[in-house]
Amino acid sequence: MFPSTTSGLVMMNRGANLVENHQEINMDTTNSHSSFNLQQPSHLPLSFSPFGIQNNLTNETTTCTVRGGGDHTNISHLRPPFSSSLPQEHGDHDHLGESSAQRSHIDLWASNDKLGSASASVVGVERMNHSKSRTNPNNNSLLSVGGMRMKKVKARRKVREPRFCFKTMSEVDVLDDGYKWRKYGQKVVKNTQHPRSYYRCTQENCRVKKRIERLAEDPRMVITTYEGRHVHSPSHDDEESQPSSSSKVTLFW
DNA sequence: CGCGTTTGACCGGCGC
DNA sequence: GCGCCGGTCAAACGCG
Repeated sequence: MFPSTTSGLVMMNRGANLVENHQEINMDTTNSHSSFNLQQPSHLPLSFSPFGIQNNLTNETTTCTVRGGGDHTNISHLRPPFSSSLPQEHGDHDHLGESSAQRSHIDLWASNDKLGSASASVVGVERMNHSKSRTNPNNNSLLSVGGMRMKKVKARRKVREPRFCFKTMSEVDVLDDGYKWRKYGQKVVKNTQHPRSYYRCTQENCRVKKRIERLAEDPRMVITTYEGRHVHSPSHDDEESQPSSSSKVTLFW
């Protein structure tokens, strides 16, 4: 399902912005030893699971230290390794106008909003109208009657799992985040020319989902939206997913 | 044969 | 109430 991971690289712009629910955090990476802070709002019980930035507490500041130097900066303590699958052939990047192997860009934001709305908005997350998401526990397990097709109507979740979104400049849609995903749907959303793909974690009892779509304004940008939390480790072996000094996410600033 | 993808249909939320 | 739209389902299909 995943395209073969050829590099294990995540590449970011110099000075990439972390965006978390209307909050924009500038990442000053001018020094070889840089750091950025994530001020987590109290209403966001999120965990940056794809990157292993675990902070489910409120009003805490999670500091991620970026160490390394030069153009290749390693974030060695993030796990699991978050690796894109960028083609390594230089020619593949030519049409981008700039080599994505040299420059890429990730924005992060998060939300526990009701519905996903990974719209074309580059910065921030739309606050969905939560007041309308009334939870009705009795409205479950209905069967469609008289339809052309008898299908189980599962209790649709009225309350969404915490969501975690980020934007990546990549030629490949599906980023290798260490988990195994199964595609269960694809939809062309309005005002976009690129379809949105829906993936579910293949692990049993794990209900994590993710959506992948390309930014309308900039098709080079891939918006990945995670929903829910994994109840298991990445499918990779631990020693693979546990970054060591030699296996890690590499960032280009 | 098992697993993953594709794709059209269905369902529910939401705005008007 | 109606229609639009996003999200999900599941049969069909493809591939190893």
